[in-house]
Amino acid sequence: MRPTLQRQRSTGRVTLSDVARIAGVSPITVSRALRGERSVDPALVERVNLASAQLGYVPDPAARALASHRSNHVGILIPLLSNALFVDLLEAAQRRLRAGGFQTLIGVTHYDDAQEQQLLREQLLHRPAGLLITGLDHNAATRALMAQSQVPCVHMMDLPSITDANTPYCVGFRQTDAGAALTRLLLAGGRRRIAFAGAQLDPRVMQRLYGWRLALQEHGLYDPGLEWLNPAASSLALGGAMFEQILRQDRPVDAIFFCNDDLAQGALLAALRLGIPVPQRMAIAGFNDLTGSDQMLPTLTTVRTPRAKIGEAAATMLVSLIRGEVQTLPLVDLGFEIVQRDST
Amino acid sequence: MRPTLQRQRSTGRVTLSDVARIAGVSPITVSRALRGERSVDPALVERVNLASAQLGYVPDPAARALASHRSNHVGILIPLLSNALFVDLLEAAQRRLRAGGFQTLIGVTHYDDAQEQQLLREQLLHRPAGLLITGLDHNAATRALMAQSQVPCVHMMDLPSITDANTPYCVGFRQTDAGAALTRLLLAGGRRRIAFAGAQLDPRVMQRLYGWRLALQEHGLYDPGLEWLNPAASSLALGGAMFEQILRQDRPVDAIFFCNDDLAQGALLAALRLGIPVPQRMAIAGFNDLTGSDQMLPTLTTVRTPRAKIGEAAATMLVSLIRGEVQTLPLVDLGFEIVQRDST
DNA sequence: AACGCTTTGGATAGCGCTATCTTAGCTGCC
DNA sequence: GGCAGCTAAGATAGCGCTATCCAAAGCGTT
Repeated sequence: MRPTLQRQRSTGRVTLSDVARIAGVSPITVSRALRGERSVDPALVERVNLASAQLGYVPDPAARALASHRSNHVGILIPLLSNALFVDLLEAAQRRLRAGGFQTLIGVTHYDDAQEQQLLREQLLHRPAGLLITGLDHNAATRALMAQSQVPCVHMMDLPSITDANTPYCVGFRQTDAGAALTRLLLAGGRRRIAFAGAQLDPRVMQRLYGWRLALQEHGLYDPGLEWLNPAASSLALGGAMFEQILRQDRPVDAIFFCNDDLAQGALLAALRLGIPVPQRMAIAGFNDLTGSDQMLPTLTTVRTPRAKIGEAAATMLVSLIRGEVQTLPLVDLGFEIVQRDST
Repeated sequence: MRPTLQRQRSTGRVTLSDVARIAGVSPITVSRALRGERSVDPALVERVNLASAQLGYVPDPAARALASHRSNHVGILIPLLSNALFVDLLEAAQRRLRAGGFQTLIGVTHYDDAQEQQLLREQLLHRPAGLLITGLDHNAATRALMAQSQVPCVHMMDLPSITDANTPYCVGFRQTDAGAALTRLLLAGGRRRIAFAGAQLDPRVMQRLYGWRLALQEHGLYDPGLEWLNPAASSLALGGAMFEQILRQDRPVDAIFFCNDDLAQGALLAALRLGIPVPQRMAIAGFNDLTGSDQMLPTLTTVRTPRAKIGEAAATMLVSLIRGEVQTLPLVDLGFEIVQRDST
């Protein structure tokens, strides 16, 4: 008498072969039925789904990755976790990716090219199904890694100024336009000496700076002495310090456009401390509409950026790229919204 | 004539066998030499390392995971990303894990048991080498999943009140003690009607509440009417609202202990708005020493919690658990520090 | 009826590692 | 000197999937 039972699997795991045996088909058919990779007789699909549910089968991601050279991971690269902006981006993207069946690998680059490259390299080892990356400014080595890997990639936050056949997939808004729009609001409010206070000096901050310059130049009010740039990380304390620094200079200023809300919040607190009336003597505006900006005294005028929407839309775009669905446009501009409050 | 060349690998990847061929040893010896899993002749290790470097060999994590039933992933579960507290924890832990060669899988539970369970299930599919999880309060199903998986696990932030043979690995501090210590500081400052304002109401907030109760009871000053609890998420806006609510009640209060700094910051801003002098008419204290607390007007008295240290120490402990190194103590208490500033 | 073409299921052969067993070589010991 | 008892290297056999090739069946065309 031949043994009727298969040798027990050593691991006790329910495998695809187990499902195949119960469903009375071959393992490869189970694989195809579950992935929908090729047309399979609906009756067979039904049987496979039944057997799979009955056994509580769950595919092993490592085995899939090994056999197919693609994992269900998606790598996300962001500059910082200490800026709420990126946290919102991340959380929205992750939610969407999880719904699509992807695990996210998060890398925090700290605005450092070498770290970014190293993180990307580590993520690529896992043969990710896709990549989400912040910004468009990456050094040659990083870009080469991405190109070489052939992994679909969507860039977040930034949009390229010119578009051609090689335009990468991007979801964001026009930072330059937002910077100009906020500056024009200050101009419309009668301000004439509008300073720009920037920290971190990443490419997006620089674009806001260009927008500010453009708007001032339109009115013949541009003066290089109005630019205050500090490469240190953005923070409330730095905002306060920059505010005091700008006050101390000889030629007076009647408004300050801070490149990020935390700087502006710090400036508002410093103004309270110093007894400088905002907006009467000095208008203050920020960028991003972060938590607390609507609670400050006075409440902060700022630009609301659609970061959660960007994270979600970028993830959605990436998922459809991974699935090979047709993309109509590689660029999605989600715009921005000026939020006028009491500080201007 | 026999073919002298091996059939080319279809994928073009440098594999362990390639290294073995160059080093003149068997593949399994390469595997052992690189992992240091068993004693291998130092001369062979040298040759293997040389060959490996020469070819630029990097092990494939998917193949490793499939063969060994363990990946180089570590799952981290935290309640929120919108609270800077957890971001600090996460970033410190991730840095340490990356240095140890682990990839982190981050799950955000939103304080929801069902989500936590689902996230854990998804992470366990990847057969993680270890788990870092926030808090000690998990429902039976979650605990069963963790136990069943046999994956080493370290809990962060909380310490159990009683310890026995089954004490889990924990790194944190005593929330109750911190709550009591801050309350005693307020008492020492002459405050007699000290309210506790709590949001979110997760187990750690409740422990701070118990600490506050204990300290007041010691002085016979406890009054249930001083407890203000709101299950909503902590935020500046909620802090302001709770502050106004507490002011509106009949029996006056001379101090408020907010369970988190963002609530306290919101209260300070509300006090400014309402013209209520802090600390003269009302002392205000927070918890966690978050960004901005030292910038407020007045600066905020709070409890500095060692969250980055906790993340790092928990990750370090987990790595040594994974490597099977002996643990002396399952509990690590990293303490806390009272930061007295101008708001009390 | 013979032919190509498409569709669908299955057999086969790995993906790139490691667990496990086996064997060769070396000690120590009576 | 022979044998247990050890160590270090290798052979073997998967881990649990999917890519790829193959064969059979169906179908329209001439």
